[in-house]
Parts: sequence; structure tokens; C-alpha cells
Amino acid sequence: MDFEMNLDERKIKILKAIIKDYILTGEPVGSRTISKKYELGVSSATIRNEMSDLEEWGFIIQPHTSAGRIPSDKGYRLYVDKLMEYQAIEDDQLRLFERTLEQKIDQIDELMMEVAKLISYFTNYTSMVSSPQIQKTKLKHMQLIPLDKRSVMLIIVTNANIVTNNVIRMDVPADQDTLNILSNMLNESLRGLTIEEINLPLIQSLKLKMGIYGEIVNSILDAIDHTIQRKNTPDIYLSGTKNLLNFPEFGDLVKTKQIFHTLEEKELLASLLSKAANDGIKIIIGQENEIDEMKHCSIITASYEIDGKTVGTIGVIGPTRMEYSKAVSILSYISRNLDKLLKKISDG
Amino acid sequence: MDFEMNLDERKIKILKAIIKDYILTGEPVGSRTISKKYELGVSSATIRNEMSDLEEWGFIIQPHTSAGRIPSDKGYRLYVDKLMEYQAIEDDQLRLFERTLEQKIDQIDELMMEVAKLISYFTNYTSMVSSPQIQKTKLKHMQLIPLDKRSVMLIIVTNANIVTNNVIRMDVPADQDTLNILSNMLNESLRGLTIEEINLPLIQSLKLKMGIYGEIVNSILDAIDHTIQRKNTPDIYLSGTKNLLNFPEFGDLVKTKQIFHTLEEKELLASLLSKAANDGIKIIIGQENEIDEMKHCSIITASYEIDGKTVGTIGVIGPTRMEYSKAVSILSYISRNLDKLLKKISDG
DNA sequence: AGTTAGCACTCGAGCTAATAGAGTGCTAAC
DNA sequence: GTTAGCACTCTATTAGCTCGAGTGCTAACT
Repeated sequence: MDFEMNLDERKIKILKAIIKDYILTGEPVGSRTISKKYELGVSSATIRNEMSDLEEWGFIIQPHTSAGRIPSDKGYRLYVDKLMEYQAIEDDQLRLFERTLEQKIDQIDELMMEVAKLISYFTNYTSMVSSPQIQKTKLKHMQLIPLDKRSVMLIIVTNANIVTNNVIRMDVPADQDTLNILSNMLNESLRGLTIEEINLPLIQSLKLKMGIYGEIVNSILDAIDHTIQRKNTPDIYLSGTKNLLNFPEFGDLVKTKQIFHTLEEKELLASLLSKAANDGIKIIIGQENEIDEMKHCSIITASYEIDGKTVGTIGVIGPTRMEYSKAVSILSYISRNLDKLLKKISDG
Repeated sequence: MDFEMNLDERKIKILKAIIKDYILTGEPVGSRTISKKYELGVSSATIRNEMSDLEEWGFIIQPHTSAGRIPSDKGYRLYVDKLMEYQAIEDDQLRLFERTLEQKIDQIDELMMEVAKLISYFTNYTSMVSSPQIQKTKLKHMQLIPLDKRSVMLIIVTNANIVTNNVIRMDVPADQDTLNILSNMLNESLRGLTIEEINLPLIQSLKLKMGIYGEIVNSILDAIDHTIQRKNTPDIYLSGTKNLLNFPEFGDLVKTKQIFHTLEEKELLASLLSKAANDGIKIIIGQENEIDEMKHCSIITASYEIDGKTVGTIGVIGPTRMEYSKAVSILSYISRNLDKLLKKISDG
């Protein structure tokens, strides 16, 4: 028995060949295929011996006796960690992305959806995009608008011109002028802060400052708080869910239905994406996935920033037989350039 | 040959039995099944004779010689037009809907998504919901907010507290006070009008009225116009796309992929739904569908109103073998009560 | 005239057996 | 250490077969 694991260069080459070929074709890869298609200068018999070792060490799997080998999750893991060559994003994709950048998109939700579409179009996988976490963006302007006698709308504009609104039910009626004064005071005190920076001491001092408006301020601060709570789970945009159906591994409708079900659980996806935050590129392969229904998928996520702060995540879902290097390069490129797109919204 | 089409009561009963059974089981229905399961007081041989007529007239189809009959699109059409019995919405569904009504939902997009989820949950089909057309809703409040030296944000609040926002690039800088005055003037002139009522003569008279602010007003009215243009295609919310995979008729992955593809084309769905506007309940069966990829589906849509005006549409997509009466009753109930939900957003 | 029992006929679903071929592991020679 | 050769294994495909559901037609019955 060969208990010592000695991954020499030739074994690496063979493993890479198996993974590449299997990602390309989806069919188990045999020793003859490798010796013919990939120039290793050795015969299929030698390769068979090497493959036997690779299988013993768990990097590849034989679906049945008379079939070739397919990579295991462990094999893919080694591949993405050490073996994979990063590739540049393709020129035409670059151009298409630039063109999108030139388009006039003035709503953040449209932009997010457009980004999701681009990712799924570029990768041929299902894409996910989470909108910027509002807590980490800075307050730019607040405005109170009278709706009727007892209710007021609070509009909050942040950093990248993300607009949220909130109806506040007032105990005390307030007229337009009062609301304008209040809006000004709020702006003076809070502008430039991120929403998560608005804490209890700050709120107390605000109440004192507001003097006669104290009681109204209460409701308003509640509303701000409510905004934070509600927006704790960011909006999730999906695109290209149909792409999963392209892959024979999703021919089993029962399993595939479960995946589609998961994709509709936006909270689940939100937590999945938020875990990836701050990590740059993160790759989850098959069984590594925490969500049971996703254990036959791989997920790649990439976080993106506004003003140097990580505020959201983009990602793709595909079969474990995923074109990791391609997907990584695309996600990495888009995540690095997403802040430009977001800034463009601000420019009006 | 029997060229005269004489649809007597017994034939109707048999046709109804075939459709009911096929909707239930998805299997072709034989004459013996009908004579045993549905009490018609005649033998299978008699039913065979009648079925032969029904087939000749195109209401049912025999997939192959030794199979039972399945309804044709024409058969379903007759069924939904004349034969179908409307059924009351189930009690537990009613309760669940009421409970949703009690929940605090203060954003229109959340509400729309919630409604879509309810519909797909109730019907087990894929649901579509289009957000209220902003053009037909009335202006409640407009507010200009300064962002930076050269740009201003226009917030428009309409009827059901639907909020839209728009960044305006100004040629002339404008300070907070000017913007407040302008906001007030705009509100006085335009409040209560629907957006589509804001036409050229009105705009002209506004410009005169605004006097010294004339040049600024231009940009603002452009922005309003832009809002109308952009929001011409309403937002579409989908839920339960995975439900399609429940039905054996969508086992063919190639066709199903096409349907999923169509479901991602929001513009297409928007036009599909908008065509249904003003029509109350509308049923599109199989081949009747204009979209090729949808010719194996049936679609039911129902329009909904705000303040007596039709502003949007809800609907379901399923196999032609759809539980029409159930789906119709659910859509009809929800569409009739949707305005209550929308009003609740207004109440804060 | 309408209904029904009886029966031959058709055709798909599902089972079995046979075959072809891809790929392996092992052995012996290089 | 490498490789040619070969027996062996297992799947996928095909062909042939049977079974049974369902039909249409005919002849008898009411």
C-alpha cells in the first residue's frame, strides 16, 4: 500500500487534465483520452497507474468500474486552491461591460438587475447580486414630506443616491413648515454618518437639541430605526436561473426543483451572500455547502465596495463541474468595477 | 357522416368528466373510467360513441390509437367559457390572505412580492404580478431635494404612497429655499392629477406661472416626463417558477428551458400582462398564446384597480391542464381585494 | 333508434436477452 | 519505471416479446 501521498508534477498534470476535460465535456475521462489529447509523453497504461493513486487519495472518483474518472469535491478544491490558472476577462465581455457603464441607469435596482444579467450572460451560470447594505452607506439627505393629517413620509438619501422611504404615523399633527425645519435639523446633525453609526447616545442628544419638537422626533427616529431593521436583509437580484437547466447534472428534476426552491428563498440567499462579505473571492464546492439542497452545486461569491467599504456581494451558482477560472475572473473584474457603476448613479 | 354538431347534455357531461379527470390525473381518460367514476347511467360502449363525436368536433384528442382521450385547447376553451363551475375560495386561503392583510408591509415592492407568493402558494402555479402603473395614479406630493451643486433629486409620491425618485442635473444651481418654493408651486398646480394628465398645454401654463424659476422648471418637467417614460413598463414580480417542474408536461427540459427563458424577459411579461388590463379575468389557452414558447401553457390574468381605475394585473402560468376554476376564483378574489392592501400602505 | 355486450385489433409501456464498446487492472516484457 | 497485451467488468443500446388498456365495429337487445 502506498500510504505516502506524493503529488509529483506529472500527477498534477494528469489531475489538471482530468478536471479540464470533465469541465468541458461532462463525461468521465479515460486514460486513453488523456494520453491522446494532452501531451504528457507517456502511454495510457502509465496514466492508469497514476490515476489509481489519485483515486486512492480521493481527488478523483470512478462512477463505475468500466468508466473513466471524474473529479471529486476534494479534487476541485485542490484545483481552485493551487492548480487553477487565472485567466483574463475576454475582450468582448470587457467591451460589453464598458458599454453598460455608459448607459444611463438611474435607479439602483435597475443597475443591480443589469449587473446580474451581465454576470449570468458572461458565465452561463445563475447569478446573484445583493444590493449595497444601507447601514454602511452614508446619509446624504433626509426629508420629511406631509402626506395627510396624521402621516408623514421620511425620505432618506444615502451615498450612492440610494433612496429609501418610510411612512411615519404621527401622534401630533405637523405642518409643512415644521417638517422643513425638522428636516434641516436632522440633516445638520446626521449628514455624513453611516446609518449604523446612529446609536442611542446620539439619539438622546438629538432629542434635547430638538427642544419643542421632541415628541415628533421620537416617531422619526423610530422610523429611521425601522428602516435599518427592515433593510438588514438586502435585496437579492437573480438572473439566468434557466441556465442551470443547460447542464445534464440537473436533469434530475426532483433535485433541481429543490435548488429552484432555494433560489426563491431570498433570506437564505441573503445570508449565504453576506457570509461571503469581506472575503473577496470565495468558492464553495459541492458538499462544502451548508445548504443541503445546494450540495450538488458550486457557488462563487465576490464582495464589492463603496468608498472602500465592503457593502455587498455578487456571485454565481453552477454545477460543481464549473468553469472556476472563468467565473472567478469575471466576478473579480465586475466586483472591482461595480463601484464605478454605482457612482454613476450619483452623477445623475 | 354527422356534420351537424349537436352538443346535447350527455355529451357535455362526458366532456366535463374527461376534462375534470384529465386535470386531476394527467392521464388520458378512457371510456370505462368515465362510466365507472362518473354516474352517467350508460355503458362504456355508449360513451365511446359519444367520445367519437366529441373527437370529430375537435374537443378532445386521442394521443394514439390505444389510449384514452385528452381535452384539446378547443375543449378547454368551451369548458372555461360555458361549462366550468366557479368555486368559492377555500376558507384557509381566505384566512391566510386576511392575515397577510393585517401584516405591516410598508413598501409597495414588498407587498407585490408577497401577493405573488400568496398566489403561487394558493394555486401551485407560477404567479405574475405587475406593479400599479404610475401614470394612472394620482400625484400626492412632489419634493425637490438638493444633492450637490449641480444635481437635485425629485421625489414623487402618488396615490398609494408609491414613491419614485429621479436625479435631475441642473444647468443653474438652486439652493434649498428655492427648491422648497418650487416644490410648493408644483404641488399646488399638479396635486391630484394623474401623471398621464400632465400634458403640453398644462406645462406651458406652468412655465408662465413660475416666472423667474422658468428655466429650472424645464429640467424638472423633463424629469417628470422621464419618470413617465421609464415607468411605462411596470415592475414584474414572479413567484413559484419552480412549480412548473411539478407537472409531467414540463418534463421535456428543452421546452421548459424556453419557458423559463421567457419568464426572465420582464418586458415580454409586462406587455403580456398589460394586454390583459381592463378585461377583468382573461384566460389564454395553449395555442391561443401569442408567445411561441408559451403555446404549451395556459395563462390566466386578472386586472386590479386603485380608486376605480385599472392600474395593474395579476396572473398565473401553468400547463394547459390547469385547474381553471380554482385559479380563476383565487385570482378574482385577490384582484378584487388588492386595493385594500394597497390602501394599507398609505395608512402607514 | 338508441343502447350494450362481445370481440378483434392497435399500440405503447415495460421486461428480458443479446451485443457493442469503453475503460480498467494486472501481468509480463522492455 | 514504462508499456503492450489481454481478460474482465459494467453500461448503454437495441431488438424482441408480452401485457394490458382502450378503441371501433358488429350484432343483438329493448
